[in-house]
Amino acid sequence: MAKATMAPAYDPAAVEQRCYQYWLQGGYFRAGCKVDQETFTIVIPPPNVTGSLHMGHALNNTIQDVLIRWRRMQGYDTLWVPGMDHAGIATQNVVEKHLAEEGISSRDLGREAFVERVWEWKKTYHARITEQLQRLGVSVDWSRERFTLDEGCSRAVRKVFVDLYRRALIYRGDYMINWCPRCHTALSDIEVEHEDESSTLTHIRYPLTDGSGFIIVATTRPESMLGDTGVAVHPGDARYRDLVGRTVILPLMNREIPIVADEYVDPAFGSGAVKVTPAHDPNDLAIAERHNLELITIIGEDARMTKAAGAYAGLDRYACREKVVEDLQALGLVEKIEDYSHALGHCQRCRTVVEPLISRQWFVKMKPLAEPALAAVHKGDISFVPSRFTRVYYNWVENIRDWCISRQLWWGHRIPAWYCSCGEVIVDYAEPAACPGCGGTALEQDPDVLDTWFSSALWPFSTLGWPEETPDLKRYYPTNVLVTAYDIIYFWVARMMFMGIDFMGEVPFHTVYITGLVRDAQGRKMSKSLGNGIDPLEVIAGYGADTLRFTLITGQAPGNDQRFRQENVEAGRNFSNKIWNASRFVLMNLAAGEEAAPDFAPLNPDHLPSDLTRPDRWILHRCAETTAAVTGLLEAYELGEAARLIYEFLWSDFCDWYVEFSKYYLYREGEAAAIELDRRRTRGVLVYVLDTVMRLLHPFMPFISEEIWRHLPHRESALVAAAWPAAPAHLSFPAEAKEMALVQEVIRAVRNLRSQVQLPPGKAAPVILRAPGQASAWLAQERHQIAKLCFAEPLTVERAATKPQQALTAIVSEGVEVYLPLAGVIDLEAETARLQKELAQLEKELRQTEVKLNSPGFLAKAPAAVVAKEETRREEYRARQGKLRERLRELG
RNA sequence: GGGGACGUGGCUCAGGGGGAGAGCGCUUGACUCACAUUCAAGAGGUCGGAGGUUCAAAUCCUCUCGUCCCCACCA
Repeated sequence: MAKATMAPAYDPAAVEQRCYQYWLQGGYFRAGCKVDQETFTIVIPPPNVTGSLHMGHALNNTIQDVLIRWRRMQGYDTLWVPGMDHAGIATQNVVEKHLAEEGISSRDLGREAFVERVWEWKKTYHARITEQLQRLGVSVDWSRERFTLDEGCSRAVRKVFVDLYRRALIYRGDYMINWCPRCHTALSDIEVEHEDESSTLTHIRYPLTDGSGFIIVATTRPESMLGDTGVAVHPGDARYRDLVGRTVILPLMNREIPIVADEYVDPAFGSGAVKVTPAHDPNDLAIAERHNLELITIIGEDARMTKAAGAYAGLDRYACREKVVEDLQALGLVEKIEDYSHALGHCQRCRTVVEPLISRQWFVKMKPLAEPALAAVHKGDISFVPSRFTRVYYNWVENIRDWCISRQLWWGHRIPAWYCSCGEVIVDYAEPAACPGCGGTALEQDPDVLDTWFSSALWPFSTLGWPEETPDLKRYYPTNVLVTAYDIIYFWVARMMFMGIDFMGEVPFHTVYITGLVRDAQGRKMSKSLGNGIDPLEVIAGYGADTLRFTLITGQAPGNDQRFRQENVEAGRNFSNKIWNASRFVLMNLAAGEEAAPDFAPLNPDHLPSDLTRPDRWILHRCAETTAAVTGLLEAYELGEAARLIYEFLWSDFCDWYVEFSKYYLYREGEAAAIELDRRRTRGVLVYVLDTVMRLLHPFMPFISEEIWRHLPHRESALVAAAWPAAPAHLSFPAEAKEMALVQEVIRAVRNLRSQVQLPPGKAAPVILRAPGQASAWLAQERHQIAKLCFAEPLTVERAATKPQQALTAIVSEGVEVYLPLAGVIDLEAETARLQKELAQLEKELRQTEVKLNSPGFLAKAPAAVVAKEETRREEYRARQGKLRERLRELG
């Protein structure tokens, strides 16, 4: 399996497709193979079959994949259920638009033929989305894939509908609903999006019937006056007290309508009198119900005026508005027209202004379903990450209203209700043979379909086989975590909770991880109409799936929006390149010859070699530290932070330092047996660390890590199924970590001094280190590393080395003095100035520390560890101060 | 009218009670045997403003200014 040579650059395109097939063929994504293990389950938020996946999907699925891959490596029996949503209204709209381009109207086509066409569409986009998901690398269990409109899900929908109906939680009736005149269907409240629009407030004079004057009403919808059946004023409004109970003649219609008093009216707004149009405004309807006012429907489902609008019948609502105002003006009944801005409801899918209409629809009674779901969150059975979304959820659920679920569409779950000519309504799981009332067989099924979110609400259990008591349902419900963006908490998350708790008796998931939205580089929402969307597939094609995944994950903080920027993608690409080359370095050094297979096992952490060097112990320490931190961050759903830690460890610690340290042992010359020992040990550490990093990295960047893994010498067959690393306590070497920190500090100091005089790297220069006590021993032991990494030749490390006069100086930790003796090259004045500046800065910090340590409050109340740290800092500063002063004296 | 988020180096953003970080950009130097998709050194911020809590505030609280989002049937 392992190969010695790796291409000089990582080519994602060559690796990814093959790698995904390798995982599929190995059956690694399939759940149920670890029957004795705890389960970890996620159901995918089913993408709509309307089109292709966007960046939000890429983020969302990457997060889920990270969690699933991580838990799988931890040994859980993981199940990630894939599937898609039929997306009723959205898909119907898209297909209709598509057909319209061919000159075909869905009405001409007829229901059956149209639905057939939508299934064809579904087939195409199902394949496309599947391809996209696979390209992204999702480790879903394809054998369990579901579709909201498949047989099982449909059975679940019917079961829930019928059962809720029988419990009187689903009812049918004539109520005011939101109607989209373009989609020609009812909508639920949350499918209506309110947007402020500039409009006008028209003040109209309604003549009193007795001819004694006018009452003025203000409206944003003058055309609706044609359906007015009353005028309302506030009962306490002195201006109108005498008018209550009298009548006005409705202009244009010449209908006599009453003036009523109602608390709803705000006397401070407009004229303080409201025209009442009960059939076209929910508030007016409420007023009408309180005062027994008539309902007159003057706007139809096509947003045109009905016959009841008399002379205006047939006019579009906006054309009618103009005409009504014109006619009123001609009659001298318009008092004034003011500019006015107010919120108008728009159809979520087509942006058309919705029309409130009274219509016969099906509804779900929500309160009884919502209460247990509210309690579940209060009790902590479900928690939101980040927790602030709990309040968003409460806010909606506490004020929940009944849900209009019927849609006048063709694409979706047909409502399981049949009507008999005798008036009987039959709601049942399957089509009834005959009417139980009259025995008639001429039954007609309700032509409407259900809101697409009705089936989505059942997703966590319908996908596991419900209503059958399947083994999957028993084993994997409830699921562990739901990952979704904040924009569908109401549409989906809350409703899943309602249905899950009600029908399963248990919450559908324990954690709801809320993501933000992926925006464009300017912070705008990515949208088709703006044309600013970035296709995830294009990024994958250009940079690889791992780069896309890493970019999205690191750009993300739970619940916060992120901007998708090209620069970040490039940073991700660079990281991929770094990973690849670090691995190449390790692999190249394992092989005995160019084509030979590597024969070095990684170091066994349970049997550490006794000759581990200080750099070895340091990198093992950092590796264990990183492993523990990454695991902790994943447990806290801090995926972005976890990925950043891996990045930092791999790039800064491993590549920038350890790989450089390792070169000394790999390439040094000397006695053969000793060299062989050095090399063997170093290779062991290199492989161990690389191996561990690949495991840590795998959930985030599965392709490149799997590909590198393929080249590593190991026994486990595939990284996807390898064990998540532990951070054993015996790999903790805090002392060596501290000692190496000093070595690094010294190297940095020398490099800094060299750059002061623009010494090019590679050009050797002498370095003298004066170090007290133990520090001197550590540095002496690492002299080869220091010499190599800062081109020190010769390097002197002594407790009391002779101080050179002509030298650049740096004072670092532990009282270590660093000298770069360069007789003749140094501008002593500049050097003195530089040191003085440094001293001034140091003394400033020293004073701050001393102020703290002189404060009785600090000494009495701060934790001992903090005080001790501050004391150490003071000693450190004082030591440096002394040495700097001394050096300045020497320089004169 | 409610609710929430954000305001941190030039840009985009992490972080979050004990002397601030990253990526990109910028300056300087290097084609050093894994990588120029790189390496090394550096400049750059009183963490929006005011007050409070605390021994200690960028971090918690209150107010304030500014940006944005969600919910809401004032015509």
